[in-house]
Amino acid sequence: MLVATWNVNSLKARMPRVVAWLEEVQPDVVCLQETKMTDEAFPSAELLALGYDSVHFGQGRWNGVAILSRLGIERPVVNFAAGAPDPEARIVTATCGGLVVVCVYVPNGRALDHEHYQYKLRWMRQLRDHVAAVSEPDGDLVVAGDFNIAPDDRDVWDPAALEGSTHVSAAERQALASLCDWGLVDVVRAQHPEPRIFSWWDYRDGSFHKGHGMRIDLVLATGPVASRSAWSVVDRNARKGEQPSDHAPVAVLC
DNA sequence: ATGGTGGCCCGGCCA
Repeated sequence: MLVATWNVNSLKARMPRVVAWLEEVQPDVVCLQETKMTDEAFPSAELLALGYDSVHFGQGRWNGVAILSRLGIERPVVNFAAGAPDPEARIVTATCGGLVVVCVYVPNGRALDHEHYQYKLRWMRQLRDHVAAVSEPDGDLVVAGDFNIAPDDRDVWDPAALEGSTHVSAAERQALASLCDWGLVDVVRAQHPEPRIFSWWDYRDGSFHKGHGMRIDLVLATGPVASRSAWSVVDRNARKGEQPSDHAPVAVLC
């Protein structure tokens, strides 16, 4: 099955691009982040007409996550399955064709000395508890989404320029490593060891054209799923053209 | 490089 993740930066603004991409790529499961809409505004009927069942967790102006599936949506879980609920709409889980799919929009962190950075680190710890609550390391599970963490220096355009910034700090990378230690593999990285594979480019300053990006959108899979996967891609074409998101979709065949 | 662009919804926040 083809499983993808895409931070769309407003589903309202991006719906034409999303529909075109679904029709072209025909993914089986898609995790969306930053829908930036309420559940009432979510275009479930339009997606169903394209063959996709969906579950959305939104709060309106900010955040918002969804899972689209043409293999069914079973056992949907909105918010964390363990511990206190997140006040923001950043995680949704469902079983699609036997695969447990966790769609995440990890907090940005803003700055190393900002309270939001501590929220991000706490959030990553709670994500590990969530994953342990909905599966086991030998189960069929993916955690896909915008992690707002570049796993290592291969994943940023200029490590020196980002010294002291969020997304690359040791604590954030350790939090991601700790999640993976539970039993998850970064599928794209496992299949593509080369540097400078990016999934996000700032809208500002022509970053995309300059190759100034980061790989922060990840598909993490349990061992059985990762073993079955022989192909994955970051679809840079979706970052081009009219009104793109600042993120490209990441797709994994598994 | 302390700006720049784009989305929210129309002044400032967030990424």
